[in-house]
Amino acid sequence: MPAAKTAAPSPPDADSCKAFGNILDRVGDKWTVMVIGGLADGPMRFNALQRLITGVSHRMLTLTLRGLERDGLVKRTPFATVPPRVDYELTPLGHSLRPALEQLAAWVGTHRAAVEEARRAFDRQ
Amino acid sequence: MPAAKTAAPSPPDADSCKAFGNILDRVGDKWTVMVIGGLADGPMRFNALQRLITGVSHRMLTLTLRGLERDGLVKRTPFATVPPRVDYELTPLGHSLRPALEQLAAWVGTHRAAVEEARRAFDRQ
DNA sequence: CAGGATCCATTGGGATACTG
DNA sequence: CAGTATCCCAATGGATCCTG
Repeated sequence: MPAAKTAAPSPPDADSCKAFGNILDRVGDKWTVMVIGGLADGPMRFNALQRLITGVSHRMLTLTLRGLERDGLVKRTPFATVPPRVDYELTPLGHSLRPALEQLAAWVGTHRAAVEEARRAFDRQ
Repeated sequence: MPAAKTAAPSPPDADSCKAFGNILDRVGDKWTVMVIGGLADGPMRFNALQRLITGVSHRMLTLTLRGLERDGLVKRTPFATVPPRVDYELTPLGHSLRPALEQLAAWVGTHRAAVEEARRAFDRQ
């Protein structure tokens, strides 16, 4: 997704398009959505998240959380105990994203069957 | 986030989680979002779309449109003219997805600066 | 013009092992 | 427990050439 170096053509959105895709790549990422969903109701520890999110690997969860932290959507709080413990929670910015994601989730819930049916129909021929 | 509601580790979401991620992978994909945005106001031809969506390659646009067609979100209409012409347009199902995507787009518009600032702050240390 | 098909570099992401 | 590092294969996606 390293966006194009396309010479700047005229359209006014050439560059907002890039910025847009940039943010969207983070925000629309599968694990990102899952993590934000998981943190919706409050802080969670790393392992709790991993157990909650079926199928995420240790590595991917780490990377996803790093990305979210970098983007200011998630706050990381390490405790100096032993064994170590780290809590993750949504920042206000992270919370502000929830309605949009929930609407998306609702759409999937409502139309998932239709999509799956369309796929079957399409594949049948 | 299968159940996105409660952090309660309810067991039975292993598989809805997968289905969910499945649809989300299509729907949250960068080019998919762009294409739906491009088709929001009516049918468009292949090349028009490619010109509109900065940075998409011929191949990726083809694949994205195929995927959307398969999922029943986009309707493909070939004309038997020469040179050939193909129109793409959103189906009702495709249109039903717009509000959700527009809300996401609105979020990006509103918070893009904040995210970029967060990134700079994070990278600075 | 639309869209296969092929080639190929790059990346993503799982598995595993190690550290504080 | 949380996080890092390494290995390594599979998928991704751009470039290019070919067809109706």
